[in-house]
Amino acid sequence: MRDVAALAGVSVKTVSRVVNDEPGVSADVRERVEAAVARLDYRPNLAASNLRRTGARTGLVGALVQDLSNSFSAGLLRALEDSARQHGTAVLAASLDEGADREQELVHDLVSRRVDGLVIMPATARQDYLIAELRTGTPAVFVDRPPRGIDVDSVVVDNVGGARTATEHLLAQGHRRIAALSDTRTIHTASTRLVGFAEAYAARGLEPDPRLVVPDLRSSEEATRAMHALLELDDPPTAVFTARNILSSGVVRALAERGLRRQVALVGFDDFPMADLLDPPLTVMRQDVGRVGRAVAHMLFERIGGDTSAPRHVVLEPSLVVRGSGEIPLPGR
Amino acid sequence: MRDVAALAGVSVKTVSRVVNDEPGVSADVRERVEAAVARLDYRPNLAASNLRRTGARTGLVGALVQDLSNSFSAGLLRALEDSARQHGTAVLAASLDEGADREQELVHDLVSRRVDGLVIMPATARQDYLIAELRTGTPAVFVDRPPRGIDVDSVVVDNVGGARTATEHLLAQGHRRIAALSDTRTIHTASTRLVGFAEAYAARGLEPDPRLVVPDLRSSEEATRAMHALLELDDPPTAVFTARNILSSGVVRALAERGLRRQVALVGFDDFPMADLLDPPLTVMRQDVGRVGRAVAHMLFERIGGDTSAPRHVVLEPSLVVRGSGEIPLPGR
DNA sequence: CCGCGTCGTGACAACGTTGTCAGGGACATG
DNA sequence: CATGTCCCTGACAACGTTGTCACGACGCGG
Repeated sequence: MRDVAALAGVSVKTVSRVVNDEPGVSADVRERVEAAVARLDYRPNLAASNLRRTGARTGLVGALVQDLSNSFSAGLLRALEDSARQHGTAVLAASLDEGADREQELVHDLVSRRVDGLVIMPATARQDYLIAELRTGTPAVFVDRPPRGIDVDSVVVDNVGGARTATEHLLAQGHRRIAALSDTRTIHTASTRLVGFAEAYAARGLEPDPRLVVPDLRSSEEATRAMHALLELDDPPTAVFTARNILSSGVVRALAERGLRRQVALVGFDDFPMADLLDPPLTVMRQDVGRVGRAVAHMLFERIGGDTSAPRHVVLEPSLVVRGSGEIPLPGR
Repeated sequence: MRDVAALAGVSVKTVSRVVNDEPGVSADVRERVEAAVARLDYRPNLAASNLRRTGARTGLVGALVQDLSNSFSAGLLRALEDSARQHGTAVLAASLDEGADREQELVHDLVSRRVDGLVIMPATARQDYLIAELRTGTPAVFVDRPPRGIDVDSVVVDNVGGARTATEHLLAQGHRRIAALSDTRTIHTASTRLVGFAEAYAARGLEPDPRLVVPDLRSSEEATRAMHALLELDDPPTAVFTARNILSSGVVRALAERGLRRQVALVGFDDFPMADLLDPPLTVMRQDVGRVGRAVAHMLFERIGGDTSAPRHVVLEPSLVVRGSGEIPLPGR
């Protein structure tokens, strides 16, 4: 900046004025400065600028998601990115892989970087630690999982209702032995979806067979193994409810390996690309990631804009997408 | 920081020493400062710190990919993120959507933010504009598509060879009427893969039917429409080569709509999750995104570390993953 | 011709941090 | 006891920028 000023024969302050399009600079000077800027490839230092400007924004938001390469996280991030762009803001993205420690480290790091806001798909059981982190005034919005131990904005889908709908869909077709495969129970969405599963049975005065409920599956491979085990029971399930997209794929794989894809009904939570191209096409409870992402971005940027009203909790309804796999009838009917 | 110093009864410099774990602070003082830091929730201001430290890193790299929500971009980003974490670096991610203007804007923005390095999946035809941008010393690594008009590091897969292998795989089974569906020709990978397609024919002294070569398809839906049109020809293709994962899904959809999934052979470029669960499972040329991402990260961090040797261009070989869709025989054989 | 407002410009301080250097005390050495 | 060395600590300047204020030139009305 000093060099530019020297080359244009003006003071640094005047360069600053030109660069920031401030009024009160004669056309002649403005032109000289612009020429100097161009000639020297001058780039304003955003860090220094932010340092000086009182309470200026960094134009950065942090997004902590489960796994960038999972279609749910990736879709969410994409929607967030699109909204952020409209606010001249860039997105710092990181994967948590359900690591509670990583979540705390990353939040700490992002707050130190003075991000304008945080989007968190929490991996921790409780987020009390955030109280201290957010004291600086950084707003945060939770997504996919509600906050515990702290009251901040959140956008989640109705997991209980969604799981109930999915399960009821299978029950309505006569299935009574429905398996439920789910993620680690400490993950909120995993346990809530199992609640919905049980509720659907209860609504009909029935009870699920506890042997068919398999929680704590951490990968597609574990789901495949678990499904094989279930199919080897004396009284195997006639239908399956999977609580997450990677578990759905594991189950499809197990069914494929046994040639049972058209015999066992399946409804999965979470849609994913090409689910409609499977054979049979996969019936799913779809969360509209675009809508979730936009809702999150909307709330976040309102907060960044100065909204200090009470935290809001948005609950979106997932929708049943009927494609075929969930409509396989009970054998012998 | 001043407040911490006051509370601990020391100078700001001493606080700085404690915060940065510098030697030469008595245990007594260190303890007092740490207590004050904890009590006041003091966060060092990274921006100010970077400003003062001469030539310090921001611990930030920018990644400009085609589309965050596409499995190829997302997988790449994930691999980059994992490597970056080991270098204490966070990733700024953005989608280009093949927008040349967006690429230039974003590069400009990221350079102004003083990122330590850039990863670019270019959307522009030429990247001369980068010469000025990179004069500040920011290293860049290109991925998926080689640089034009500037010589910087790159990691690409052998697109010509991969397309040739895929096409030869179909030719070897007797197919002679193979359709080729591809992306916008200005995209390097799209045009190169068509070159490989033609080369495979040429190697056998044959020529592809130009009416079966359909470039400039920008979405899965366009691929579906194009495929329907091809199947309505008097002499329709007996096999298909698709140059990108979203085009593969479009073709599968068209085939499914006509009940031809087991009649028309298909080999796609780019693997994607659950390609093995389609019926028939999809035969693809797989690019190992993890390896690509790690190679990119490796080169980038060597540059950031001060490596000033001549730009390197890494070419990785994709591999044919035989699953079934590519092995459908020619009708009547 | 004087006083006053307006306009363009620059000097200076400050944002939060750290590199440099100097000062003062404790201790060892001659 | 004088001198030197080491250790701990703090004052100060500087990183690149912008907010504040003041200054001089100019034009206008009285």
